[in-house]
Parts: sequence; C-alpha cells; structure tokens
Amino acid sequence: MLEVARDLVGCVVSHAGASGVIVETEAYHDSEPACHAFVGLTNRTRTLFGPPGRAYVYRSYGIHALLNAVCEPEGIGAAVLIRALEPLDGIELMRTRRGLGRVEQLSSGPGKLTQALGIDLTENDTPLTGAGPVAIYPCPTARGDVELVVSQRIGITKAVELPWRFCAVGSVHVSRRN
DNA sequence: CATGGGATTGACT
DNA sequence: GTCAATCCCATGC
Repeated sequence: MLEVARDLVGCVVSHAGASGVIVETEAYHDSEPACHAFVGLTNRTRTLFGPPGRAYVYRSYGIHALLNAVCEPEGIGAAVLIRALEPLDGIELMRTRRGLGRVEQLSSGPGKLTQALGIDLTENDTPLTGAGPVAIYPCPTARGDVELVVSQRIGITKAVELPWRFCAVGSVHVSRRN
C-alpha cells in the first residue's frame, strides 16, 4: 500500500476530458483509526474491502468528493487518497468547472481535483484500469521518477503520527507546502 | 428514528 | 487566524 502511494505520484489521472499528474498522495489502512475501514466492513467501506484497482469516492464534510485508489487484495481495507494534481490536459474545462483562472489552484487539494475533473460519488467502485470512467496510468512523458518528500498526513485527528503522506518535491500544485 | 462527526474549502476578521 | 456550509453514514436509543 505504501509502495502504491509512492508509485502513484507521477502517474496521470483522467476523467471526462481533463487529466493531471499526481503530485501528492496519502495512504490509509484498516489497521489504523484514521482509515474509514477501521470500523470494519459496512455499507460505506464495502468498496475499500473490495478488489484493488478500483475507485473509492466518498463525500467529505457534506460538500466535496474525495478520490482514492483501493490497493490491497480483497478483504483488506486499504486505499491511497489522491490529494493533488498538476493539471495536464483539459485545463480550460477544469477552469470552467472550478470557476477559477489560476492553474496552481485548479487541483491543489483532494476536493479541488475531483471538482476539476468532474468526479463525484457515481464514480465510486468503478475500475481505474481504463475500463471505467476514471483512469490512472503512468505518465507518457518522462515524469515517472519524481523525488518525494514524506510527512505526516493532513486534516485528520487520529493516527496523526504516521508518515504516510507523499509529495513531489518542489511542486507548486500540492495542497500545502513544507 | 435522531444525532454527531468528518481524509475540506473559501470567505471573512 | 476563525468559521460555516452541508450530507452521508455509523452508532445508539
């Protein structure tokens, strides 16, 4: 799971005419209380405990949709939260969806990037492999080898100490800089 | 069936 | 720096 979180930085996520390069991720696992799957298998966490390579999308604070990639085998509740993107294609469409002009603010946060890509709860439990509406794949240009900085996860109240956040060094598109 | 708490954001002091 | 918006869902009565 941590390996997936590291590998996803530098990959491309695309949906509905827009795409971006992942510059920030966080890992979550059912063994620690910050993870939704910590409470066990419920209707909400069904996707998390399902097969890997699918999207877990949920509503945060009643307002935002947050995108995760489920990443451990079926029966283990673990996922990687996609926290920020560097816009790649469909930037005008992203601007329209976000109602903003500045590229640095189009997708520099987990709620912002789903809005920019047009992702909502209907994409929950769909495959990320290319067979579904949301696709994640390696960056076509030589962007794969990114230097990472590891830190504590953001915006949570439990298991705050785990160093499970991964950011691309120097990116101006991460949600919060060091 | 009622309640409370978020893996956030943007507006405002 | 503070704070409200807003809804899904797990929990408890």
